[in-house]
Amino acid sequence: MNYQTPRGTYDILPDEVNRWHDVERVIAEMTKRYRYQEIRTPYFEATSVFARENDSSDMVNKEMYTFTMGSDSYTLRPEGTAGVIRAFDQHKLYGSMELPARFYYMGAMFRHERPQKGRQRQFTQFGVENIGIKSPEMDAETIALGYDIVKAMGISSVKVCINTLGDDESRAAYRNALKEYFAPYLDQLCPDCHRRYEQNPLRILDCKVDHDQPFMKGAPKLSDYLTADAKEYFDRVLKALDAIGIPYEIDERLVRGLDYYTHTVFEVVSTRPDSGAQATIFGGGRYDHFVEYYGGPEMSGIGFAIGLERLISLAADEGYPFSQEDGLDVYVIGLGEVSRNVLQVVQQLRHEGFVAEGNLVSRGLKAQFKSADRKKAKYIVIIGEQEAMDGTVNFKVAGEKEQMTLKMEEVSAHVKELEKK
RNA sequence: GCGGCUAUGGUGAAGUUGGUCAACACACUGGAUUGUGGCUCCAGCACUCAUGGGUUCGAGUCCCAUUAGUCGCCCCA
Repeated sequence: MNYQTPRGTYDILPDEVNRWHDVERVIAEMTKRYRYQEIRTPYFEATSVFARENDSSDMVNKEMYTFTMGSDSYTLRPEGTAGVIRAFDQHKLYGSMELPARFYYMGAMFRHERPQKGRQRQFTQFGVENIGIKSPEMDAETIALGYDIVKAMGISSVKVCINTLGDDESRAAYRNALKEYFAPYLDQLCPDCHRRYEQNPLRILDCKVDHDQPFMKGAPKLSDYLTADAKEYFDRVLKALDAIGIPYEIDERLVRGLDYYTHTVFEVVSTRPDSGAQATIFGGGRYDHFVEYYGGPEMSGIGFAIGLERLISLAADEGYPFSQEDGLDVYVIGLGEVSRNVLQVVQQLRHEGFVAEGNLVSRGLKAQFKSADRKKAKYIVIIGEQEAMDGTVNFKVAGEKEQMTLKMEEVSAHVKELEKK
């Protein structure tokens, strides 16, 4: 009674685990088509892997599970990209792999947030990183993979939001323009925005608190500060999306939570009214300097992450036909002191590849038939004390009245015969 | 980190202005059918109402705290 899962964590019980298997199957198929390879990195890393200098995001600053062992500080991973890039650099994969290197990962992430619909403290992400080649078409291709997975899960009420943060030059120019613009209004901004003003003024724009302030409307737009190159890059991304039939909306407010993004950023959100406040299914973007950060060469990459709990929940809302538990081939009923015979018959069947289960305790006949029905057994074997002495069993097809007597050792051969038809 | 709502058996849930039984349904177990099921009928199944305090002659029903769930803010997947 007093033992329970920690806040924001949950158990996946046997009758829901099939949903996870279904999603994992879809992901395995899609990543195969797109030629991504799985990579598995540790669930915790040195804290410095995640706590990057000058990072203003809440995720890094106040939501990490950090602990100390001896003099070392570790952190449960709050996201997947950092670990993958760290591994890419540590093993110098940029030298041994053909580029672009295409990785995918799947597993638990940990963020200390207040739980609510679609948000847990331990949650599962599937994500990809595509490293080493920078091309607008590749940005589109990456979005397409996530989009395909969402569609394959039967989720149709979605919209793709996309924006560009431009290159370094664009960002620097815009950053200065923003600081200049907001300087006179500084005392009217919320406390969070004061921090943002210093660390990452772009984020002031999507602040919900200050969203309605009159001076927000007049703020400079990033699109006005993009260099010609950055603008052209973004145009090509959009044209590529058009070419492969992915609808999108340009959202100039979209800046994303991680500070490492450059150029393209995107988010796919559910448009269902019941999806709650956490409607983002997946999000990601391009990063130009992340590979260098961990000691690798100058190399650009792009990736995204999908929240699988949200994906499954939305798929269920849209009526995705998750697979059901498989039935039994044979259920073996035992009456009296015949458990040993029951076990022998069950093992014989299992070794022939059938799904079999038997009653190994003293129970009433009716209850055992009920079990057989509930487990959706196709065939039923009944062993009473007389049969046990004779080395025989009664065999019947579930739902039919007739039954026949078989020798114990003939059961699996008989089932095999019936299954052929 | 902040705010709203909620907390009764294995499950879904009734519980009036605080005053003798904590309904009902499903599930489960047993029986009618002393060895043949999925229907029906009968019986059993919460010394207790998340936990800990308090108010009262008396609390599942009122108050406080804690814990958890849920929704929203923030943030994000």
